[in-house]
Amino acid sequence: MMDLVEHYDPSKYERPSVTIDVVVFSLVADDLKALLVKRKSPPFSEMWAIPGAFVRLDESLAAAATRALVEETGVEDVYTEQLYTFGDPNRDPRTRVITVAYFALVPYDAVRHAPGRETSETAWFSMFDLPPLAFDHHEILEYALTRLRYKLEYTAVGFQLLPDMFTLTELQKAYEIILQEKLDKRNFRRKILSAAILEETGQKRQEGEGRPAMLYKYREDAVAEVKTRRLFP
Amino acid sequence: MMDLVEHYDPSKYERPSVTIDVVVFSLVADDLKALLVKRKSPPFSEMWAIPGAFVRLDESLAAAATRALVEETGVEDVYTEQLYTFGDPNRDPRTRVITVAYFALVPYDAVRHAPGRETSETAWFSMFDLPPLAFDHHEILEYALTRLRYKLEYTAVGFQLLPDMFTLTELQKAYEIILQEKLDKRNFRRKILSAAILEETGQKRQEGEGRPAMLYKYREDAVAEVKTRRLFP
DNA sequence: ACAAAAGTGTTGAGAGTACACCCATGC
DNA sequence: GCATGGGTGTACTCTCAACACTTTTGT
Repeated sequence: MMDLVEHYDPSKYERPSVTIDVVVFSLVADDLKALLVKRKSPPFSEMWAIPGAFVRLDESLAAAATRALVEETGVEDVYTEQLYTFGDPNRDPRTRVITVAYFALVPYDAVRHAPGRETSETAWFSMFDLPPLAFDHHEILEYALTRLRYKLEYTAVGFQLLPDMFTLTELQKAYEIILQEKLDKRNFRRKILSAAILEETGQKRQEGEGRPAMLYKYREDAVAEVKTRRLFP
Repeated sequence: MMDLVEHYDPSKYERPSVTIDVVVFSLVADDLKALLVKRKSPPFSEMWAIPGAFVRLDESLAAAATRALVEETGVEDVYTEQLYTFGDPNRDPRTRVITVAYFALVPYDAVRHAPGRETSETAWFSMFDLPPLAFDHHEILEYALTRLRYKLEYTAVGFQLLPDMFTLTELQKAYEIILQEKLDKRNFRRKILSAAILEETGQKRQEGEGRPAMLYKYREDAVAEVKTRRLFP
């Protein structure tokens, strides 16, 4: 019993491997998609997996996540958040590997060289139609989706999936895709505008038919986390 | 760049130590307190710290957390939840140690042999008057408090800090202590009862002066997580 | 009978929800 | 001039928040 307490020399203990995995979400072709990589070596060779990396000894977890993200997508300065740590002893058949999962929201137009890198095959997959996945990555993706939906409801995070400028209809569509639920146009607009987190750019977009739409952008000075009314008590 | 990708042999990489730390919350003497242990060895010898343990190679993270909890408090079957993983390269001066933080809610009357164990000195500290702490444990405690307050507002988790049976006044006081905010008695009662997560036990408690209060208990079949109304959109 | 804590309802304000038509542009 | 998507207002309902007195018990 005594040897469990934390005071003791860490070097006495066998150490697990630690990785990060980054669930990269984007909106592609009116669908919520995650970026996956095809594994080139065992275990789970040729299966799709969430992009990840081993954590270097001199590197913070967030830095490792950013590194993997830049590596796979070429994007920097995107919304990234720690999700959960998965550490089942048998999640990797080789050895004990604990993974700290992150999720990132990237605007589709910002992703530069994925898919199509040489080192590993990458592709976008619909979150609602996933292939078989390596390790416990299916569980991680489902968890990430749950968290994204939650976050969408009480923080202003939806913009992170859109280009700098967007129309209200595009924003509404983003919400509808993620929540898988139809929203009322007038109520959506009133609510999102009264939250005072958007500003008009003055520019309009004309694309195809119909009346041109006002382009909005996210107000940098806005508080992203608006307090929700509490349920209890 | 290539050696960052996850496919490669984990044994090639230097491995960090991984620990769990468990923030144990309870309500003691009308105050929200956390259980801390006094360190007996360097680094931070003689400083207070969150109880924790190294993760064994054949043990899940949750199992390690439960083990540390039983070790320090003697309680089993209490509410435990993973909080966040802290992995700054310099958070432990000896070597790289990544810690997965958990928090636990325990009813004060359930804690058996803490404080007062022989192996290490343990004590309850008010969350609003903390001593200097080892490592980044102050940050972990503050994060745990923030999370607890959040959770309190959209899930029915407050009961976990109370005995099996409790009065509505006791429950209200628990909320007031944690949120550090006075609540209206009538509104509190209406709201908590309409959520249908409590049931009357039929028993009453008489303690000291005043009218005896109905004892309630948490309904096991109740859904703990009640959906809050969304803010966006 | 009085001190102490438990218990109980109503009203006004604000937010949420449901719902249908006119507007600007391209073809 | 018509097809296409953009943009707007109102009425009803429900939830929230504020507020004070009566009841039951022990002493």
